[in-house]
Amino acid sequence: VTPSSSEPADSVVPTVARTARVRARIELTEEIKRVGRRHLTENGAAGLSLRAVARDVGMVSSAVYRYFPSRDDLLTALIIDAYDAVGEIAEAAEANGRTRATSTRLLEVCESVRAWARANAHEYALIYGSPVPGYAAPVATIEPASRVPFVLLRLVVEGVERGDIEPGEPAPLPRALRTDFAKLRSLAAPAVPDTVLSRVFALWAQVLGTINLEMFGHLHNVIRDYDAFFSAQMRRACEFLVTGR
Amino acid sequence: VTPSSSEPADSVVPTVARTARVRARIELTEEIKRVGRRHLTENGAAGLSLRAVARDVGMVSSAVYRYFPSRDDLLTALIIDAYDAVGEIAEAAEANGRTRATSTRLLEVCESVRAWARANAHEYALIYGSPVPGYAAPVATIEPASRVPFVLLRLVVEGVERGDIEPGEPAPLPRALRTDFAKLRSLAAPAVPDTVLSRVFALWAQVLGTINLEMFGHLHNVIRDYDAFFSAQMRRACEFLVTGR
DNA sequence: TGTACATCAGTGAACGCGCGTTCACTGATGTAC
DNA sequence: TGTACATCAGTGAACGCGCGTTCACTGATGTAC
Repeated sequence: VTPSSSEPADSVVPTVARTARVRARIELTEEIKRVGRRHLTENGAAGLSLRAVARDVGMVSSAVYRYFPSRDDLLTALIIDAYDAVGEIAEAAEANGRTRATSTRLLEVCESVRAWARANAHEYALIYGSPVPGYAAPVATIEPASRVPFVLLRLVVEGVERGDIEPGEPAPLPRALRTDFAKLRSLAAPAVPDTVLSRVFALWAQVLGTINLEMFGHLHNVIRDYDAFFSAQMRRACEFLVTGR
Repeated sequence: VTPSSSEPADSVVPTVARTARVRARIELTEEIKRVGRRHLTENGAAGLSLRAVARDVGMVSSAVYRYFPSRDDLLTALIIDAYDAVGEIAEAAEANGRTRATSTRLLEVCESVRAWARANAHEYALIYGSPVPGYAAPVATIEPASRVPFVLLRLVVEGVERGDIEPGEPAPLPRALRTDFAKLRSLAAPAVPDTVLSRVFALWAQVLGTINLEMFGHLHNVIRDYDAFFSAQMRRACEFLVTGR
């Protein structure tokens, strides 16, 4: 086994030489993010503090600047990680049920998103709750942010191909909207009619809306069994997406 | 015109005597909230600071404590005001269209909520975004928080009475959920079947979900005409609530 | 394999800032006789 | 109507705290010859 076997052949610097310091760096970067994530839970995004994180990692606060050039960069890293985490979970759910019906597969994706949200409430709030004031999300967050919606779109594209999804009766749409849908179609949803695209947005909005209602306390004293509630609501929503009624 | 004409007859203390100081108090309380609301816009709920508010009101920071016993009490007041503001707007929309079809009236309520949300983004985030970390909403917020959902429920109750709303095919629901729905029915939605209650939650979730998608930036570079998008989505959602398909 | 130099991680002190809340006080406004 | 007292609004200083970020530094790790 040559040391360069897992590296591109044109890599000049040998991997072994890099390891010791580089490895420590990678591990500490992870450790900082891990602690940051924990602090998010307790204080929310606005309360995320480099000094507090440094303290918990066991470093002096200025040392963290070797890893993240500013507080906002740490926040960005946590946001990207969160998007990637739900994205991965949703993609796993997508891969799971290749043989099942489209509406079942959609339902499983919705459930997986909710399960992740409940297990990582703070990170969920970070990416799908109110934006952090004074923080502007950089472009690097766009791609990870689109992973879950793309899962839904792929399932729908497949469903349309298989004839699993009924287009339903088209309603007249304003031109601007038809253009947006056309762009989306050419980008990620070939052959999916406007009616169905509209229903995908409806489903996605309802997923996030229902999770928000539940997690942000708006169902207190109204619904007791959140699991049953979410499942029932989503079952119907996915059915609607597929059948158009 | 006697001074007591606008007061209950059994009010012992004459109203005139109260005015000077009491009026100043009322006005300053309002002024503090007004400034607080403005600060919310710039710094978000977590960044709302009594000191900064005091500065802008033109008081020394400790003086604010004559009006609000703590920062969290100011926050609570702002939250209640926000709920009351959307509540009022939704109720106005409800009152507007007495003669129109149920789905039209529902649509108008949805549009009114979104209009308020766009005009008061920070307050919207305060009540429907992620909860403020370390802040627990007191019971006094519950009633104002329920005003908008109750508007939707009233419209639906009326729609059912008039035969405007089709129950659709009942799906089997877990017992816990049927109990929750039954409680809600006996409280605020007589004669509204489970199928329709479920659709009310679906609509409400979709309203908030769609507004969140729009306002928290998740539709960037995907949808350009947010007005058209929201209207189209909600038109379909309200139709679904009414017809069940 | 050994040495001289360069790179990098982490330290500790400091700057300048803002926060919530308390407290003893002054002076204005309201009340009772 | 006038006076003595009570209530209340607002002041200014203080307590104790935490924050992000910079900077000159020490000492360990890595590199080139």
